[in-house]
Amino acid sequence: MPLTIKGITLQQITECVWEIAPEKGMRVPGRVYISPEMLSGINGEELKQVMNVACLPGIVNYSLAMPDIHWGYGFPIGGVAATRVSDGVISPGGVGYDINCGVRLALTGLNYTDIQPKLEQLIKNLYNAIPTGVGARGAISKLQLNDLKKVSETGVSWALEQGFGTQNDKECTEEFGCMKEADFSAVSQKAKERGIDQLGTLGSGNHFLEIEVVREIYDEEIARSYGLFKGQVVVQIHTGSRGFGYQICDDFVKQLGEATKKYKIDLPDRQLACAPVDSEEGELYFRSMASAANFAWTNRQIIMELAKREFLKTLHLQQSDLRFRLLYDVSHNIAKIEKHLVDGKIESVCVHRKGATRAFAPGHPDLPNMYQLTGQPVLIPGDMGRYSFVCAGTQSAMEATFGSSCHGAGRLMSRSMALTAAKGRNLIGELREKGIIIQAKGNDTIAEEMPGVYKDVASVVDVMHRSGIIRKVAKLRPLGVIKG
DNA sequence: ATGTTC
Repeated sequence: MPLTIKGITLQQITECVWEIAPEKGMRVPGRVYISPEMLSGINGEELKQVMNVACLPGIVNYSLAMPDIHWGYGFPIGGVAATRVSDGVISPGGVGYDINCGVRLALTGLNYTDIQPKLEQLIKNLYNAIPTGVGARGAISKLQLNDLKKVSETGVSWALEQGFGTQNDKECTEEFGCMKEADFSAVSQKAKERGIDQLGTLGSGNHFLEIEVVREIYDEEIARSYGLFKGQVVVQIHTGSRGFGYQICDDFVKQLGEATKKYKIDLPDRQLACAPVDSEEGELYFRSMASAANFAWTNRQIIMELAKREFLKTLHLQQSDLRFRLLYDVSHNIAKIEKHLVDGKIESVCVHRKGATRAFAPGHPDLPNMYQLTGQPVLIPGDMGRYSFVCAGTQSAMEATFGSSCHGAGRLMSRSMALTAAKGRNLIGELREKGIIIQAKGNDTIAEEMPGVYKDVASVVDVMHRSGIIRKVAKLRPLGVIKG
């Protein structure tokens, strides 16, 4: 039975896949991955954005949305769109303001009972070691402009040269921690000024560092291969490219607005500002975006290394006892040139993932050897009071979603609604009763990010799992949180 | 998300 939301008709394809037929300028159908129950939370604005994206020149297969879809700048968050490199466009709105906002998960050899007595001290020390909040700066000694250039052009390799991490960290980072297309000379002076003292800082909003425990294993075989076991202490880091990436997005939203006119691209929404992938403007954006992506991977790398050092110091452990190791680092906001099947042919496309995670299948040539048999680890954070998930990419994802999955819970309540709902409540105390210790710069941030403002990430992940896009591997429960 | 409206 078709369903209509605000005049938009959705045809049910399978249990959790809904299609919007092409109309008024749409070049491809829209496809939304969502359960019938979750459709009640959809208001139509985000579906309109799925339809708008379907109008972009060169878009192939479908304009896709994951179950954590919600309204965003131009493109919906939770959106995936691929455009042909030969005659398609690239759009900053398809990546978002926090370029390469993403997540990494580091494993330890510890059981949660090993750290329980020192958890509070550990959180305190992590909070002191890692600058948090809007405008946070100065995690490491001041960078010279030439260092920032190396960060943005070589990514994680720069951090390794500085003694921040191991070769395994690079192996276990999407794109091996560096998009080679990055070009520092394409980045504005203003972005460079904002970025130069922000490396190794967490930022604000939904960004966090959490100490977590592996609570449940769903797939024993993949979990074993990933090195996950029940009761294990792990560290999850969620942050992005800070003011550096924000400024680059801001610069190019304006510049590509001009390019849209120059190339006479007809768009249903100005926020979809774009340029042909192979134009000078499109290429400048891509090279700048790649610079911000490399900054973000390096940022997470440095924060992880700072965290590792605090673990060693606070717990008085040797590296051989801590056995700290990066499982994987994924991007949630990025555009990549990849090869995918389009109309029965392998084609080079620009995959925009905005609030979506790459989820490559076993055997994909871009994965490191250690994940060739299992598929890529897909990291999906939930909220600070409940849980997060580790999943694995599948062949179905390659065929249906350009190798992509959901990226998180998705908001239920706006920031202002959250502040009202939190009035008079002792959120720190409520979390403590659940055994979760939080240290944050501002109480407002805790309120804006409290568990109830997010959907249950388990229901989001289940849609992807039931659709065969990813396989659930493990559930993680927070023990301690640091935030901006 | 963001020197949270150059």
